[in-house]
Amino acid sequence: MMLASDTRETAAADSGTEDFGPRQADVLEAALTLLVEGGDKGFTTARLARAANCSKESLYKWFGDRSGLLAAMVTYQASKVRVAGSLNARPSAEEFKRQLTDFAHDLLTVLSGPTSLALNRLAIGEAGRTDAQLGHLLTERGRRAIEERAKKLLDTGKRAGLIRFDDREEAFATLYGLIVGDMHVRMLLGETVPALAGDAAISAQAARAIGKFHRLYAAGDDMTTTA
Amino acid sequence: MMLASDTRETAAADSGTEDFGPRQADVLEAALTLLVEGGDKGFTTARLARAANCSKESLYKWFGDRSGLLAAMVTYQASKVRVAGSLNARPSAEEFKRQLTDFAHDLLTVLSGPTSLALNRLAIGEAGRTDAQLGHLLTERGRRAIEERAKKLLDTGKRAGLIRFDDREEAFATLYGLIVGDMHVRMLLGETVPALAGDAAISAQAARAIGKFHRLYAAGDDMTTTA
DNA sequence: CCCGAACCGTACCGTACGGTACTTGTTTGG
DNA sequence: CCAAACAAGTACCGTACGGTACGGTTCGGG
Repeated sequence: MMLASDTRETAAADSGTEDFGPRQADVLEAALTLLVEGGDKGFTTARLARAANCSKESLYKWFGDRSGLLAAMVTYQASKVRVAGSLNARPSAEEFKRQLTDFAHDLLTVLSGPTSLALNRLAIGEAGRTDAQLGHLLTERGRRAIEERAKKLLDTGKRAGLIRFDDREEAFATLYGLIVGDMHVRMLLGETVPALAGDAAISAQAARAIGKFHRLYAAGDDMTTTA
Repeated sequence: MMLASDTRETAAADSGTEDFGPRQADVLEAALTLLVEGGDKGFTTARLARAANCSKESLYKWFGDRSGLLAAMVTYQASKVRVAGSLNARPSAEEFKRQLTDFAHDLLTVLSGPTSLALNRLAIGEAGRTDAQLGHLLTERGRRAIEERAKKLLDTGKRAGLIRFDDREEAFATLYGLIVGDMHVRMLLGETVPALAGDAAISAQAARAIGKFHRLYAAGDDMTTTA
């Protein structure tokens, strides 16, 4: 129910950052819960009003519109998953690999989370019409953070002489592809992916992916250490 | 719900053999067109009836239900993309690489096609509720073919001594991840992915992915050719 | 003590959808 | 040539949604 009222000041990162009073946060929390267990079909203003103990009129006063409400849900959820990886400017090889593996683990955990899946389903469903305003918002708010973290990680590895690449974009794309593969789409389609069932499986998948990435991008020739 | 036991005497109940008389095929074609340019929002029985010059009653008689109609659309579309790669039992290294690249090219072309995107969006939107019957159908009808072709390809390469792997599933997953990455989800979200804009870009992406795959799975030690 | 703002609960409106029923051609086979 | 089947077109029904309006209630400030 309540995550203790956020005393966040200076949350300003780049753009947007409306901080949603505590009442609105509660409503958005209820909205996400409703969306997770009902899909966009089960998510309606009347139901949300009942679930959040507020009136529909207030919903429209606060968020203006249904799409405004959805947008608010996206930014609200994105503001919750702000993760910060501990960075070491000059990591050892093992340390770096560990950081990469942690990144992969976090990425898989986030992507397989029910809230992420529900929001992505919603945005994808809406992407057919209205030119994907919500999809853009989702990629902007959700993916950007991940991409930033990964690229910082890659730069660190390159500076430390541990990995080698020319195109950082391409390296990131490869890393992402190796970690996630088609599992994201399969989960979005409702399948249960065995490689992501439980934390142990996720860790195994992360380790496998990072092993391959290392064999592709390692600066040295220690690629014989494959499991 | 029920598949009606009505006058339908064709035994196409279970799997495969979707013959769909020519009239039904036309209707399904119109349905796909409508879905592509309207999304699931713009796709309604009344609109389809008007677009296909048929009556709603006929729609319900032929497909039983809205979900039945959607399922028919999926299987119909799947029956159209039946691709057959020319297989060579004992290809040379270059020939094999070419086959892999062709596969990657075809995969990217199919995934970025508007019909595929629309159907995937539909199934994903429906996956929130109703336990993803349509999603399963889509993976079964659509992905299976691709997976079969790829695995046959991998086996061929292994038999020819060109690539080496223990787990075929894992090798396929890696191949898929290297080719597609997160571009599928991004397209589903409505983004325009530059790496897939036009056939030349797709070919370049395919070649890049297969290059990496080869560096990971080549049987020889020619992996020193890193760029 | 009162006033006004905020807000909950509910009722309401227009619309649009899925699904059904009926009427009117049009085919088809005996 | 006729009757039975089939299908187009339309009208219709129940429902459910997005969005709005209204009465009652709380709460903080003057």
